[in-house]
Amino acid sequence: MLDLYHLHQLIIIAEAGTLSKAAEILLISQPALTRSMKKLEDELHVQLFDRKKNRIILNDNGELAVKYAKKVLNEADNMINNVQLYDKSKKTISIASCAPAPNWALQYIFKNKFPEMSITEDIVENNSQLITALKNNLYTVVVTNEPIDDNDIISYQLFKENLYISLPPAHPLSTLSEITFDELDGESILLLSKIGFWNKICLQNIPDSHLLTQNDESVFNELKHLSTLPNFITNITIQRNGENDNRVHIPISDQSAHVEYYIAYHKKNKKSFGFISKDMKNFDWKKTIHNS
Amino acid sequence: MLDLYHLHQLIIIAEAGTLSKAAEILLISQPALTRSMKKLEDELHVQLFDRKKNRIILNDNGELAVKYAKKVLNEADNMINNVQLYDKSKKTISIASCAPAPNWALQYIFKNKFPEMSITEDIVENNSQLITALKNNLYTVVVTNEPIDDNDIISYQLFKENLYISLPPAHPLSTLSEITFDELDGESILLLSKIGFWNKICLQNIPDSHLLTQNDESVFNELKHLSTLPNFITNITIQRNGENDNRVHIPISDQSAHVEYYIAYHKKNKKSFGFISKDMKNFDWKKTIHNS
DNA sequence: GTCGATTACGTATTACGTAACAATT
DNA sequence: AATTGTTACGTAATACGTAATCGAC
Repeated sequence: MLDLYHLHQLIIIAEAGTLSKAAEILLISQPALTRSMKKLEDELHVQLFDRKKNRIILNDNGELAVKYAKKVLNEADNMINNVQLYDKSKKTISIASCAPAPNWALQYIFKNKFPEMSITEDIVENNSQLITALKNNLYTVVVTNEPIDDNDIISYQLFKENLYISLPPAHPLSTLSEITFDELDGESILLLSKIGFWNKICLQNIPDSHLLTQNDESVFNELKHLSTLPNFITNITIQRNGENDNRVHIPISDQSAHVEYYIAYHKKNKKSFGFISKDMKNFDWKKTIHNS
Repeated sequence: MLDLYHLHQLIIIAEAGTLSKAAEILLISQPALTRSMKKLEDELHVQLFDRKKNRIILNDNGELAVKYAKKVLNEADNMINNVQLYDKSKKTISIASCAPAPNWALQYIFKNKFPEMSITEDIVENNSQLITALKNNLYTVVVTNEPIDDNDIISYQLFKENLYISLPPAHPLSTLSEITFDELDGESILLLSKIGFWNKICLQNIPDSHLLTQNDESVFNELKHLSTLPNFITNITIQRNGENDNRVHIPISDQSAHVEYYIAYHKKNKKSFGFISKDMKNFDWKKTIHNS
């Protein structure tokens, strides 16, 4: 039976040109390589090299064998990767959501319910991308901002999120009881990155605003306190991070500032994940803050 | 690095159901199998079995691994076969012809010109099959009964073959100086099998004849002498086997009883095979009889 | 003289089978 | 009691590196 290591050695020899160089690369001695290739030729019953006194050159058979060897090793790699991936997928809950808030909740909920599982989270803006990824088992659970109608998938509402603008009391707009995107457009606004579909909402509704995007959440929170720049908050982030006495929160009245999140997962997971809707009732968002 | 033998063992275990049965099939001890599978799991960093005290069962990972193992072993088999095939093809001249006579000649000619090569011969009735097979390098040289017009292929006439009927002098038709298929139709005729396109000629032109087909050429030749049955011969077989004093040879006058053979091979072989046309001139067919 | 490949040889690793054991049916 | 899988252990196969050899540049 072929030895995959011999095939690997063959490929390295083809690349290196000589046995000695290949042996250096492979961290073995030249004699060992000589013997390996003899063995391989024995196994195949085919001469792979033209041997001169102190030179060994791949012949036509050898060139062909190299091509096939790569295919075989590829297939073997493939096996390892896919089996490992499959194994890992069974030990991992992978979440993806169109916005960060659902991830905060689900991360916390799953971590407590399935402490032995590892949990990954992604943000994917597009709802249909989320669904196809769910169907392809790239994610265990996804969260969209519209209900999903699909025979294989369970989808129900998790919670609502409403957008506010947070302003310093001295800001000219701070006296309003509610506000529209149109009224905000043009303001410089502090923004957190990786906010999923909210990003598109901003670009569409306040195209003339200068958006100061910040990657790091803790830096973002510091800037919020230290600067007088307006920034977006929601009913969720207020519960999560608490109120800020130096700020005024003004609800945004546009339709697109009000979102409903829908969780979606395969029906086969109904029993395992059915508890989520109950856990989301009166959910304590403060728990979702990571203390680092 | 994976061990292909371990993959093979895994597959056998999946088929056999238990380690002990698999060990019997593989002609090794159970402990050896236990260790092999432990190694394989180590290599993959993945559990492949659910282990109970005296029972070992493939888990989901294992089932998946079996599928991939089959793919890997297939690829390895593929490598062996194709490399061996390629090697052999370089040491073999494979001939195919629409009738046996050209094979007799080419077999002899190649054997003398390239004594180190091994030579195979086939009979393929259909001309276009012959050409596609030649183009796919399944054959080195083919012989058709019509000239081939193709840019990559050299094709020229080798020789002609004319059909005769061989009759005992007492036969009612034996006085004719020439004869047609129509006149022959209905006669019982002794026939050699594996005669290529001649077979179709017979079926089309003497559909009412009873054809007594004989596989073995030497048996056929004996029957020819011992029986009084008519049998077909040609200008070639007469030269090859000599005349038979007890028989009358009457040429068949139909157009389809006269054939011209055309050899065809790749242009890249022009230099190696150019000599053939010369060798075929005044070819001594007696040489082509195999003395067994 | 240096470099590259092979051969010879002693050693270290590895892989195997037997035997003993544990647990299930 | 018979079957199945694992562990322990001594042995046999093997694969390796070092050293020596032979040619080529």
